[in-house]
Amino acid sequence: MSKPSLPQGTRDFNASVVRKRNYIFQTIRSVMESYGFQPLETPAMENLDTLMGKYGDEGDKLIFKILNNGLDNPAKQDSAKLEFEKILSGKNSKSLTERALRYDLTIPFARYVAMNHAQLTMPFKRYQIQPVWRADRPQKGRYREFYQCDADVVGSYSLLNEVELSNLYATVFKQLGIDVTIKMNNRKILAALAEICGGADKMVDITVAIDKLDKIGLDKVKEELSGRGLSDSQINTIENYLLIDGSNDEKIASLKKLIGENATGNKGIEELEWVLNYHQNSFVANHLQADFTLARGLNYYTGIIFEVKANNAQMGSIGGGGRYDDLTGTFDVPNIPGVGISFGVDRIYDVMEELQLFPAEVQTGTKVLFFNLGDAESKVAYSLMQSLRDKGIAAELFHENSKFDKQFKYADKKQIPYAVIIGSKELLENSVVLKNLISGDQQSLSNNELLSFAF
RNA sequence: GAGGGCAUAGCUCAGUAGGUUAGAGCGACAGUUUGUGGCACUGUAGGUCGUGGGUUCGAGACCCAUUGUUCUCCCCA
Repeated sequence: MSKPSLPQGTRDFNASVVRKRNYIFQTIRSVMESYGFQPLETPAMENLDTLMGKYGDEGDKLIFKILNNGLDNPAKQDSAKLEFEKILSGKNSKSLTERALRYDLTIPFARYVAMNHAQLTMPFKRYQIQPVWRADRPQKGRYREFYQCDADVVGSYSLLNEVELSNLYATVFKQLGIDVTIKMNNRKILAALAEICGGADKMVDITVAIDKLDKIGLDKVKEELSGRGLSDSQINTIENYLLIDGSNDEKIASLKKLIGENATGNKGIEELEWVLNYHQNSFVANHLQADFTLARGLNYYTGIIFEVKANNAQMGSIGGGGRYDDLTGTFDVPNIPGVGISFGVDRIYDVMEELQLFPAEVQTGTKVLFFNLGDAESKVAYSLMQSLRDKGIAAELFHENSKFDKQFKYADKKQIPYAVIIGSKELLENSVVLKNLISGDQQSLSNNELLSFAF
């Protein structure tokens, strides 16, 4: 047996990391629950048919496929070989791979809604926190297995959903202690820009280019637009659009001038203003920023789009989302619109680590270590320990009668803050020595006093 | 899908122009006379230098291949 190792792009999480991650998950979960979202979990694997063709050509390649079982059945060997030829020529073969690992949470959710829409109470609000898998080449901050954390409302056109979701973002990050800017734009505004610049068919080219603005800068975006066949005057219009600056009100005023009479554009602006105004007297308003350079790569968005950035950290977006018209059309259930957001848990973790935002109490595991100083002594210790455990206090009894030295070192390494020492003397007196391992102070307590001690 | 870097003890790494028995720190374990830890000191264990070829009198070092890993681009979270 060679050295054990992890599959590429996967990670083990040790106790300390799991505790911190759970802190993030629990914060998000509790806020989502308080907004009336319901949990949903779907299987790690889906039928390949469910996933193929939903993520574009690039995405399809990154789906982890699962090899069918039983291919070594001698009766099937000839057909298996034949089918394998298909795979080699880039096609899929249902008789070789019928299933695949979940690539994101949105398509499984859409599949779920398509299967159950008749039973669901609309609007249906669900949240989902589960791992997804991609056969991507891993690099910094990108893994083959990672968690997504989504909340969606489907079956409603109301902008109140956008208001709630932006509020949800602001609440979660406030609770986590991360100062954020929630950027908002509207795909209708981008659509209007495309119409003004010579045609709705240019919409995808324009949004893909604009989406890169942060990364590559204005000049490169102009180059890219030119490469995609836009004229100088069209690019000039887009440049003017991208340069719009100022407060939210000032930006909207400038945009209105640029958009003019365009109906789609004005609808987009109106929606944006509606959401912004709704938050007017709330703490959310301080975090909301109209940002017309926000595009989002995904093309299924049709209305308001979001992206969240941490203000005090060098980090890309830590959340994003938006409105889409037709979640389940691909599963032959039309007319179910929705709006959703997602949290980038790994990045949130990195930001919180960088800014040291994890509360210290997230780390504590065992609170009390009972020393083991012999059979009779440890029996008393064991029963006292169980009483503490019943009260919800995490406690351990050292596994064998060892020297003090060893038992102290164990407590030290596990960062256990209290030691309870019961030796022959204490055994006779029905008492214990309780030692605070951080301060070094110790006191003698009766057994009953120990049980009512405030750890 | 395209292109770089790295691979030596459990971990982090050093190994100078190829030259005897491959090193350090941390960690682990044991001890410094068994009821008070973190420190310090002493000692012990642990490596066929990722794998397979090649060059050479001689390879951890140079060349080729292979596997793993990491980073960048594409794309995305």
